[in-house]
Amino acid sequence: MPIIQPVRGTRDFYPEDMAFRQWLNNQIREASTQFGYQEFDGPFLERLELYAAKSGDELVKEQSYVFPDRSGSMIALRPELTPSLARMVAQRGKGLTLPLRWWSFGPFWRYERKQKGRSREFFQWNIDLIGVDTPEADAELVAVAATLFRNVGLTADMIRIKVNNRRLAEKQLEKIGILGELLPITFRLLDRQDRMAPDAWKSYALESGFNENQFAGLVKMLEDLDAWKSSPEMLHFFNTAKALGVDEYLDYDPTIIRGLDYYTGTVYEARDVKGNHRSILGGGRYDDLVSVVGGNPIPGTGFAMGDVVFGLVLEENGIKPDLRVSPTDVLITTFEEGGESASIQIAAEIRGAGYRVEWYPQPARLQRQLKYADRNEIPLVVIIGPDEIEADKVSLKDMVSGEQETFSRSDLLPRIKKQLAG
RNA sequence: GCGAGGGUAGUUCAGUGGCAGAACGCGCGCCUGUGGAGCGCGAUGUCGCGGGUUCGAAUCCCGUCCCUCGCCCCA
Repeated sequence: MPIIQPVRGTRDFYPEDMAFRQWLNNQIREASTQFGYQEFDGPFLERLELYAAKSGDELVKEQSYVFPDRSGSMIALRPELTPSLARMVAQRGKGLTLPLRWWSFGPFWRYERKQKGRSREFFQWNIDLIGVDTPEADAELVAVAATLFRNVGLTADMIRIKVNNRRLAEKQLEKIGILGELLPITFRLLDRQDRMAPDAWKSYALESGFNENQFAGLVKMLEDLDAWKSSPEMLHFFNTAKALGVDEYLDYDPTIIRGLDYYTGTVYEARDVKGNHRSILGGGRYDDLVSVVGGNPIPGTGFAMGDVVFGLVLEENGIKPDLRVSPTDVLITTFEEGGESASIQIAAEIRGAGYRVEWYPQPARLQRQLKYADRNEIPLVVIIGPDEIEADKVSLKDMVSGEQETFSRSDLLPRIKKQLAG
């Protein structure tokens, strides 16, 4: 019988993959809670209308998993968290004590073609600060991201957070006569600038409705890497980032705009410096979102980071952690001739003292049992075979040093305690 | 939705008309109760699936399914 195919774009988490996911979850929890953020989560299923509100046409119409439930309502597997967050905030309304610092790590789905760093089912870290409209709040979020990077060993020469501001960009564009209907086209154009050859980019601009003057103005605007200094908002942002000690990770980049429609102010994206430059994390300020889902207007700022690209970046930089899969502290060997009950008893005794203990679940040659312990990186093995049982003794082998000692069975627990304490 | 490359052992892949292979992994032995390193031996396959051409097909042709990469979009 052939193996039934998994659903396209889903991922299997074998123990080694699960170990990484759990490690990442722990790192994210650590960085988030260092800044006082509280963990929350939304449902995995939402009504489609929730996303229709503001997520952007592409994400809703092309990339959501949508299906009717038994009552005929159109349901989406959540493609992002921010609309659920906005809904949750709007529902509680004035019952909430602002500001809110909330974070989450969970699964999301997008119906798109699988490729490197992109699957249809992925995990995402979301973190938001709701109820504050200052650039200092934006800077804090960036600092949380930088803290995670630092904690896992991603330095500023491996990864950068590129920052821009939509209000600043709109003001700059207005000066060179780009406004109204040309604005979304320009945002799309800016977004593609680093992915296209200069000539192709120019033809694309002219085809999109730019005239030569506007294009020349745009090129000139992009060359001005000090433009942020004309924006009080950006000045505050960068000053705060410096005070938070994370400015080494930050660059002003006038081409960063972000695709989602709900961003209003500061926007940013983290990218790896040498690799494929795929976006690792993206976010910014959204001051109208809560009102869009029907609540009173509350400002917010936050970002999302996917697990897949993050893992790839760690790997490419040679800093993906080598994680142990087995939780076991001690393996108890098992031999025939009535030895099984002795093994099980010893396992229970050591487990009762608070250690993680497994017994080899069937009689087998010692060679095989030691190999099993070796492959699973189990640090201690208790050998209890016919020789030991007859003499009322046990042997304890340290798998790291290779040293082994035989002693009275009543000494076993203290010896294990001593070994595992070191 | 568009474009490119693939599918052969558990894994990564070589084989482009004539006996289905290598490396790693796995098993066994050297070592009768001692893992990792070394050496030796060994097992493992619907060559994605269906059809066609041929004396003969993993190899050529047609169809089909699946995977990967890129574009689009985005975490």
